[in-house]
Amino acid sequence: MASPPSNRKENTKNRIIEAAKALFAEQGYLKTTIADISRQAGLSEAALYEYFQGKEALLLTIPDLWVSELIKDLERQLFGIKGAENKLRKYLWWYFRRVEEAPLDAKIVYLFLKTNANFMQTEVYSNVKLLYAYLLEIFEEGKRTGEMRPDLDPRIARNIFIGTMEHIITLWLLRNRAYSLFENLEETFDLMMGAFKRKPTGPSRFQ
Amino acid sequence: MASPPSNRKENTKNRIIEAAKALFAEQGYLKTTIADISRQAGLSEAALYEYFQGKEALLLTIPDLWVSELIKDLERQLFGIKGAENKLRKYLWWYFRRVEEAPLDAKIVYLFLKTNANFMQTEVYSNVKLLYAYLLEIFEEGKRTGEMRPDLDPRIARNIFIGTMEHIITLWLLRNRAYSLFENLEETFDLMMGAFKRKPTGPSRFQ
DNA sequence: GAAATTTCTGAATGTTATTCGGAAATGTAG
DNA sequence: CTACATTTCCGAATAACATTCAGAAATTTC
Repeated sequence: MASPPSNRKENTKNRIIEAAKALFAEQGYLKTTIADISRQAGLSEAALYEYFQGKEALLLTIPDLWVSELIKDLERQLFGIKGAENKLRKYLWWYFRRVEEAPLDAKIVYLFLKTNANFMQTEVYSNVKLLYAYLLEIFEEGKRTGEMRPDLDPRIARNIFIGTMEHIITLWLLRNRAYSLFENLEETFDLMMGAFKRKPTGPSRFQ
Repeated sequence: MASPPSNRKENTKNRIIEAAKALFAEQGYLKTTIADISRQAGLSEAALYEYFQGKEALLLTIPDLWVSELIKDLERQLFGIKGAENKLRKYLWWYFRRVEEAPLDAKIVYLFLKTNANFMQTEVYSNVKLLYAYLLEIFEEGKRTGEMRPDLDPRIARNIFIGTMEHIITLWLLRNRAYSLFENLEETFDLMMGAFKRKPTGPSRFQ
């Protein structure tokens, strides 16, 4: 019963998800009908309800899968990287690359999810929190090792970091990804780091 | 015909807007029905269509009014303030205060608007752009006067500034405004400014 | 106070999401 | 291969909405 998740079933489910993802991302949640999705997936509207509880559950499934995957990947990516700044850099480049590779998922997460009245209660949200909690740890490490300013508040630094990230991504999505997400990324990163890093006490001053 | 916008009509229109604002902000756009809105406003569903083309037009009217008002106020607020840092500080505090005063409008702008497939084509969007264009000018002024780093890219600085602002506001809205928006604002501002401002060349170095 | 205009309403209409009853397809066991 | 059980599917209801329509009530105009 639980063991072999019959390939047939899995396949159909995936077809539905892919169809929904494309349509939601293209026309928005409201303008996409169940009829649209089931037609694109090649089955009847009624059949779709064998796989998902309803339209909203279907919407939530998409980012749920994506973010779960991200969580699994994140630790692996950061493993073995030394230093808070290097970790932050890796985090940013890694995340942007994942967004560029899965723009439909990103669009649903960034443009449609927050709309949802009970977004805060979803599985997705708690996974997003995990993704962001990692940043807190990195800033704390940076303070401990002296790489970051001793008076840095990790939550504030995280707000700046995430806020900037999300803003760049949202703009890019709203503008239909007409340019590369990585444009000016180096400069943006350096500018933020300038705020976080400990000021090098010039060799001669203060001693 | 165009001159006296009969008070009766204006009043009803406002009642509808207030009802819609409260309901959208509380239950979200999807779960709010025209029946809900018209009941709360004290008229029939059909009558509502005398005032608005439809549900979506009604949604867009709300931020449209709010953002237009902000635009009108912004210049007045910044008038007479000297220096880029002082202007940025005023901008941030002014904007947060306006958000705190009109959290329902803010919620609609931040959580429901971007969902809209043709948000980019709306009046609201071009007004939001105006609001943000102001920041560019301020950063440019800062560079000219030497208050900001000479190598600062104003668009990047603006991304960081707006991204941080929007992130703090969005979190606050999603958490039902359970705390003050101004918590840690001073520290956040200072941290960002640290990135933007020109490094003070210590009195003795370089001469 | 009658005619014109504005503002309103109850009853259609049309679109969608969702459910229901059972048919077709697939799998299982003898 | 055949009978039976299970899975997967569909066409036809049902129900919840947004929106429109035809005309009634209220208000304004002259």
